[in-house]
Amino acid sequence: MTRLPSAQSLVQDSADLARTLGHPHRLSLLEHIAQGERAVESLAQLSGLSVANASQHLQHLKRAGLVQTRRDGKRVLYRLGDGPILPLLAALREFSEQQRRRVQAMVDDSVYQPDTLEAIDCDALLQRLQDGDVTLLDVRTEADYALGHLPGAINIPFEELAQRLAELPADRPVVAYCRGPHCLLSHDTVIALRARGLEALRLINGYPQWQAAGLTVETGPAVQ
Amino acid sequence: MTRLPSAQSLVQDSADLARTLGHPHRLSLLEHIAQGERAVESLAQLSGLSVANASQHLQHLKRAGLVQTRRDGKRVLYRLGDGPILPLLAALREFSEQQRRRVQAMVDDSVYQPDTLEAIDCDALLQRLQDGDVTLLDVRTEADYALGHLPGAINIPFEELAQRLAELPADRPVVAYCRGPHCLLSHDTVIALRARGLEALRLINGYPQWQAAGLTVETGPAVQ
DNA sequence: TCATCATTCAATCAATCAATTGAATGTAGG
DNA sequence: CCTACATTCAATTGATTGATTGAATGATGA
Repeated sequence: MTRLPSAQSLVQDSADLARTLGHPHRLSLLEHIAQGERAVESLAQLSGLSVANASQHLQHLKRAGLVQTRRDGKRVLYRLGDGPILPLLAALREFSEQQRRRVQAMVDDSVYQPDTLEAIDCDALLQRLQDGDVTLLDVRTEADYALGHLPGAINIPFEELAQRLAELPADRPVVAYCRGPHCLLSHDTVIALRARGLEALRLINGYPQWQAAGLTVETGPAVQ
Repeated sequence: MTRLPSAQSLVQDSADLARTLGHPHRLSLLEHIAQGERAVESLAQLSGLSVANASQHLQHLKRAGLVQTRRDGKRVLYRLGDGPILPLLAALREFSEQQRRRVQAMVDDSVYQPDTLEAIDCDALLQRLQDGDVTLLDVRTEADYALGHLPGAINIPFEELAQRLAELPADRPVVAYCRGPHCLLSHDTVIALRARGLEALRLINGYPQWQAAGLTVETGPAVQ
């Protein structure tokens, strides 16, 4: 009849974990790491942080078991830790997004449609890819794309989308995807494409979720 | 091509949400609220907080949309908010638990078995209940039990378990359940029962998860 | 071995958060 | 209308947390 205190400390552990996730910089870092192994400087740059600051947050993530490290020459590479981290991030995003929709709906009453209608999940995408009736669009950076992407996806970073619209076939729907749970690039892409008369959907999960189940095509020997 | 800033603020929203969950008192309150509607004083008592302090944390939870309130006479009753909160709590617990197992495994090498083997999920429980070959045991407090419990469950609060072992049929397995994700009472129950020679399992999800899908038997008109 | 580079540590200051106390709000019942 | 009660607000204090700076570590390649 011992081990009662453990019940208390599981709450404590969960709270510690949540607190670790409770900082936008760490969340951002984590999301970039979810794309693949990254060095500290890359991560600092991607998240707009000083190297020292990034390092500090990364250690925090490491202490929580959310990331692991590996040394490669002079660099230290960070990767996601073991365990159900992606579902956790997804759950976090899921609730935030719904919460945001509710608030938005209060402000402008039915000005724009809920985006759920424009989203499909991994399974549905797989199906449509096999049928071959969609264009798959990766709106992440070239670096992310080079480190791995969904099979058959073409890469147009979101910033360049306006200038490079011609590269997208106009006769069939586009499915856009981005970094993952907290990235709204694919969402914005759908809005942009629809505004230009294209049929557009977004992958409700990002690249990491796909990676955790399906196929990837890789290039780029450069592990940055 | 507007709305780019939104991508940033979704990360911010998620971080705020995580930070809200990042305090053991709030997590504890939330878990008690997940059992059913509760008044402030009850919650303060259950979580071992002063009323003012509990109220403060509850407001924090309310601001995040995790709980909602309703006035009933002099009392203010708190209930869970809309949205996928249970999955979020489950994901949090899931990772923490796995993390803990990993650490534990490092300390004492294979001293005790991972508890996954002793756990079953809602569907499996439903199946076994229909077959009628298990005893269902609710180890929460009498108050929790009175406000709602799984069909056919008998209630023995964990503290009284040692004295009331005789109430459990010895000829068939016991499935124990407790408050939910962060509660290890059912886990401890399994260990206690097994130590006494009974066959014991635990429901991997607690009462709230069951409630969000299956049947409940209710008593107690007293909404405390 | 030494110079160089990427990363981490250590120390500081500013900012934020949590618990406590006592007062204020709002509802029910006389 | 006034009192009693549950809850919330406001203000104070002490404790944590985050960003910044500069120094220290650890690995590479001559």
